[in-house]
Amino acid sequence: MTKSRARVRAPAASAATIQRVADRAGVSIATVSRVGADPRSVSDQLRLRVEEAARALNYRPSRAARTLRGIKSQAIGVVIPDLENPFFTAVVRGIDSVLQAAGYTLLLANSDEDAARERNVLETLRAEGVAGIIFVPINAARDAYTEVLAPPLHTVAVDRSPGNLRPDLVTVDNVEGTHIGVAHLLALGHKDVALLSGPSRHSTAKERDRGYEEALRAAGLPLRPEYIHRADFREGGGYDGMKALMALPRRPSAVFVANNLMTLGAFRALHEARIRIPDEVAIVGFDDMPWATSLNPPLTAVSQPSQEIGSSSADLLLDRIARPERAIRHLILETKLMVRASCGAAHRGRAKAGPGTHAGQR
Amino acid sequence: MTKSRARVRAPAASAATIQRVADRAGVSIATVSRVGADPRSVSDQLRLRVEEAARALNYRPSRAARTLRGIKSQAIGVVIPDLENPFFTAVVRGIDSVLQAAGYTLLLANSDEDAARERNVLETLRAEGVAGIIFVPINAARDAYTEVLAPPLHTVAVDRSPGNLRPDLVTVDNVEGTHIGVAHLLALGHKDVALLSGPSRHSTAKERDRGYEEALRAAGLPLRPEYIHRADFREGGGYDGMKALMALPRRPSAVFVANNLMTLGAFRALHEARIRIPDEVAIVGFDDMPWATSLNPPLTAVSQPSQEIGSSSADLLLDRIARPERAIRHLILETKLMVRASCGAAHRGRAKAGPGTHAGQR
DNA sequence: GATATCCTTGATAACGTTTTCAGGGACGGA
DNA sequence: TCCGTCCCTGAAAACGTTATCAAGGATATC
Repeated sequence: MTKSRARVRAPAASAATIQRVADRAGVSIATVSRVGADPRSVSDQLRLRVEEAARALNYRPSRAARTLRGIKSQAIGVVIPDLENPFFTAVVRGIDSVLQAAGYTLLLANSDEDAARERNVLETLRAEGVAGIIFVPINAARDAYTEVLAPPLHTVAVDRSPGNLRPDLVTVDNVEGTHIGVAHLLALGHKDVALLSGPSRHSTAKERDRGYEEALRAAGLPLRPEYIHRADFREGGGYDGMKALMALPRRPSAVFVANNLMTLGAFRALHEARIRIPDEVAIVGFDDMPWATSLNPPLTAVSQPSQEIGSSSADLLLDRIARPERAIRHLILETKLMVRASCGAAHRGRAKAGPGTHAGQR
Repeated sequence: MTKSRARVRAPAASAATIQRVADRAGVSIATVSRVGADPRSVSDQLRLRVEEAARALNYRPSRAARTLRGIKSQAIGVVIPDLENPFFTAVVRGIDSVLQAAGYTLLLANSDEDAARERNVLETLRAEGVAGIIFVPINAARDAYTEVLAPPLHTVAVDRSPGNLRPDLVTVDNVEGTHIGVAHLLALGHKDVALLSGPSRHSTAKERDRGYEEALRAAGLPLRPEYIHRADFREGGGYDGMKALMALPRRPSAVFVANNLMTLGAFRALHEARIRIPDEVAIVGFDDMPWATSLNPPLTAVSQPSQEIGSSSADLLLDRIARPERAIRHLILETKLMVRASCGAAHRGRAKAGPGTHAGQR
């Protein structure tokens, strides 16, 4: 399969170079470069000639050549594991807002919860010469990131803590958030509360497990292993998981679903089976979504400050780029419980909010 | 075995270069390069030494230098106007699936429905040296894209047709889709059907307007200007728009909402005002979403084949990269009406589907 | 009027690759 | 033993920039 035609250089569409501009303007390439860098440093006459030539040729300096000369790109790479998860896109919006204001451009890539793909996109981003990377780690192997994210590159992790690497990190208090959500169900009188959780390799899943266990223990209730169902944090997983839970001999009267997509799947399973929410099963989900009030019934959810998670991580990255020697920071943000109808607390209406935000050094 | 120490190179964090690897392995840079390109062309002894050195130094060739030498990047840029719109993210997933299979990496950027930002991200992507671009045009000025997307770069437009440029294009049959949706409401006996539409600068909004008008005309119904409300294709726009429509002296008995996010907003407005769907107002939306069945009530929607839109556009781009001289193509995909409860057609259940797909040359 | 200073410009060396070209050693055949 | 091949290797050019350096003319100072 031969393909390159190399030889016959078409004079047509090839991109304009600094040399071509210089020729057309009748000056040296140095002068052209100067016009781009500091226009006042060249005489009006030549400057005008150069500008006109550049415009005529639609010239734009080769990024590759500039990178080679050591000029840093104004792009920041962001990697998330699922583009169709509204939580992650909200985080990206938060990142974008501060990057935009700082004059950076955001380049987004999708790791698709797949270690090999993650490695690939990180590699691409680094190769592309971005000024820094914000990513939601897939975790995986112990030495997963040591090479790809090696030092000249600045990195911030979001939402989950990466296996071995210890970069700046922004997460949410998952234990606390889950604890409050489950405790809310217990306070409503439920004794048989199940947990629809995620893959145990994710730190978030493990922490939410812990919040569930703590809440049960605090209420003096037994932990029933069959009440913990593990799925994949996706819509299909929630669907299957809820079906499995509903098929249990001792069917739970309430379920805490550990992630937004799975909550949607769980709803679908329940609607299909015509099981009424919250009368037959009460539901509380982790992670709120904009249309939660339009669901049937409106969803009670532990809300994460997704935009703020994003903007904070961007702040952290920008700060690290500016001052690489700073100590590593771990920022932990608080969640809020949004009480609506799916938990069975018939319209108390107001949200029960945790306090603001606190940061800690690890 | 003495090895030249050349210069006292700072052992610090700076990235490894081919020269450093060559020094460490005691070979020339040409040999190092060859090991990367065609390992069999160098003797086992040297190859092993080079590989060892490269590994030890965590060496990876500078993408910038390779680009300068004319090696094409394996990245494709994709630009969408709203990262939080599930339709666009589904399109991206479709694109990703074929790009992934073809060995490309996808770099995503968000234009945020803003012409200046769009220009900026397109500029960045082009500068970054991507092999091609797939984008959802913001449109705007007449000569918007002529410079940024100039010839050496291959381009495919999706969903909307760009102002002046005529690249390969993948859209949906918006006129037909809207026509069918509105006709469905009319067939259910509604006489006062309003349209919640988008900004008229978008070709999609204009086409959906046309579908609405055609359906009304075909039924011999009058066009009431006050029944066409124009918003911004976002959740807030749908919310405000629906409130405005409900405040009309002659309140419509049905509303066709021209976009998914606005449908969500419309639902929210209706729920807040405790207006019952479909009893008081019937709703049909353009663009389906995965959780449409979990909404209250389940949403009747004109479904676009979003993933296929994405995969087709990626196919088009790959094909154009391979054969730049092909004629420009415009691919038009068909929509399907998914009948659920929000239109008031009490659970007929089955979908009324249009035929497959057809492509045409323009 | 001579010397010092300033300003504008061009030539050129890097930056890190890939690729072409040529050199040299090993090996085979005569 | 000598010559022709073949294989492996290194030197060097090129890619498009930016930054440094030096040159030259104009202007200022005495």
